[in-house]
Amino acid sequence: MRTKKEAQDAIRVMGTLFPEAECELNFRNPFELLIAVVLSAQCTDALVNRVTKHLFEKYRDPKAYIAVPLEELQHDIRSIGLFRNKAKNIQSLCYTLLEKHGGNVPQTREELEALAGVGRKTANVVLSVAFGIPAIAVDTHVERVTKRLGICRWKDTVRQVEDTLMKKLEKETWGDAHHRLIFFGRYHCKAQSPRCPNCPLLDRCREGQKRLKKQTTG
DNA sequence: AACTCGGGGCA
DNA sequence: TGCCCAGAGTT
Repeated sequence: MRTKKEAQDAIRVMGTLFPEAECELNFRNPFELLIAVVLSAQCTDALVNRVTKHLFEKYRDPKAYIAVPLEELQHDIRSIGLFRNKAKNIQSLCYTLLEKHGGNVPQTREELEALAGVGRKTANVVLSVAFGIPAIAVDTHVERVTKRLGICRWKDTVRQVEDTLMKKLEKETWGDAHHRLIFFGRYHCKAQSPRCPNCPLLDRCREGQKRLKKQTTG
């Protein structure tokens, strides 16, 4: 396990690799963010933005999403994977918002996770980005990168990764850290073919050194 | 813990 | 072409 200082410095270095890391979801209010994050499961932000560009003009509030047949909403987001389930979830979610929250996005984790298609990661994104409530969203990239670098343990659950990052990083940097970990994981420390040879963190990455050794000997 | 959903991206 | 994936729900 790395110290706070080591963890913070490692994540700082990631920022030097992708200084223009600005690929975020497009949204104008908490409701649009919620929809965008639900749509983003298992696909890229760029793909989601391509769809929401038109989607958010046609559907401006929860009432709009449930005013059309399910098939129409499915058709409107069909270029995204899992679109059948996601369309169902969005209509169900909008019903819940109207019935239990006056058409607004709730601001507690319990209420958010009770919505269809909203899990812990999505809830954390909405809490932190839309409402400024401290939370760290751990996706597969964040989990993989922090474990490879030894910031977290291999056997840690998503929940434990969350707790570790909240303890080791200053609250004001959580947002930036999240983006840096995402980009570092997506484009550099990739799941199958991580670019270890020219990685600025190689000297302090046990996993990277292990992989290089295996590559040269095998 | 393991499976399913699924079109896009990428080798 | 075939594999993998910026999750969540179900069993």
